[in-house]
Amino acid sequence: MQKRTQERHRRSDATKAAIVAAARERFAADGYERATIRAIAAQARIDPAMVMRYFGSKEGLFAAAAQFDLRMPNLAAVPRQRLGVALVTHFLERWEEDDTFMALLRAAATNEPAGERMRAIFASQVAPALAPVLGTSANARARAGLISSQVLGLALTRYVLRLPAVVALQRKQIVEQVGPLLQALLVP
Amino acid sequence: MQKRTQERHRRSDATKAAIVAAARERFAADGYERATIRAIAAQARIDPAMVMRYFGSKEGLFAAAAQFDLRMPNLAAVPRQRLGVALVTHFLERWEEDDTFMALLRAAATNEPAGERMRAIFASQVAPALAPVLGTSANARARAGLISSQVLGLALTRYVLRLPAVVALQRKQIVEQVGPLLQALLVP
DNA sequence: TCCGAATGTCAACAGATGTTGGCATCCTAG
DNA sequence: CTAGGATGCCAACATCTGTTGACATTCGGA
Repeated sequence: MQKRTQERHRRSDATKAAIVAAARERFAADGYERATIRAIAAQARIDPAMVMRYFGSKEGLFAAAAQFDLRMPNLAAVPRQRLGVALVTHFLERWEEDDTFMALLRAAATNEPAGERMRAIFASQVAPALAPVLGTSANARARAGLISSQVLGLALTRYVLRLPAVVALQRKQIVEQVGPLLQALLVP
Repeated sequence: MQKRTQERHRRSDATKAAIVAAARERFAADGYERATIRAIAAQARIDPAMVMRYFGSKEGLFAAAAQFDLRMPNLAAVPRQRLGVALVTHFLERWEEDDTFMALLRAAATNEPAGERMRAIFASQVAPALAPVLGTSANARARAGLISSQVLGLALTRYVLRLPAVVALQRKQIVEQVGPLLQALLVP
């Protein structure tokens, strides 16, 4: 057996993972303040004190649970004509894979650290990925912002507010309709 | 002097108004759960018990404070070419007039009754206003949904998440860039 | 096998929150 | 002028929240 200090599976890793998974679900469903540590612990079938031991505080737990990688594709490798469609498709898929993003979005509406995390994701993941396409023109930043606005509006109305008219849309419909709009912002 | 029962100003009307105004500010800034009755009462310079007397409960207060009329213009009277621009302009103005809408949006992310209210506004104000333009075609509902998605995305990123790239935009820039996108959804 | 660390449970605390009832004060109708 | 309702404040309640510390149990290396 290997030494612990050299990255062997600890038994607590499973517990931590269970807590994080439960946290994501609760945060995604209830938002930051209504997702209580007790509820999260109950769903993970452990004691609330464990959460404190492993994550220090509720905010620490959220920080761990809200780590999210958008896995932005390399847009330079996408045919110019299909950039818009590719973008919407990617976001829809990535969001529905797990509920980390929904947890982040719901929490960001009322919790400042969560909002900060959201802004960080824009700055460190979205903007750099769009840069090769938007170039360094004066309004590149503006267009990147509007693309995010568009895309987050979709997430908000479909998964958070659940506007029936948006929920009813098929994925294909969204791609067909929103794709060209993003395209117009990407390649004017 | 007139009888009270026949709609003369009661002294409590001023108090109620002060409470509602303070409630809107707190709900807009903090969301539903973090906006406490005590904080609202303190801002209105009255006792928390007054809130209960006049609005019954926190949810009752929110229901009163979150009443919002988008004052949608008659789009049939707008030149076809300018529909998109007219829409963005109207929303931007209406949002920034008072913070009722921000209170609603923030709260709707984590509070179910607030979400329901949001859906009701879509159904009773947005959809009917768009109907004369979108007609009754099969995908009219879909396009109405996507218009809302677009517009709410703007409100979310600019006022709630405060993405720097979106906050930095001038009103004119937004109108010029988003107007044509809405136009494409309104008159394909 | 045995000891110390890791893991987990339990009970409790302090503070905040929505809410309630009692009591003082003000205004106004009769 | 005066009684009764409207208006307001105060103190308290039950509950929930994040958080803490003490204690039990389990595990792994010597």
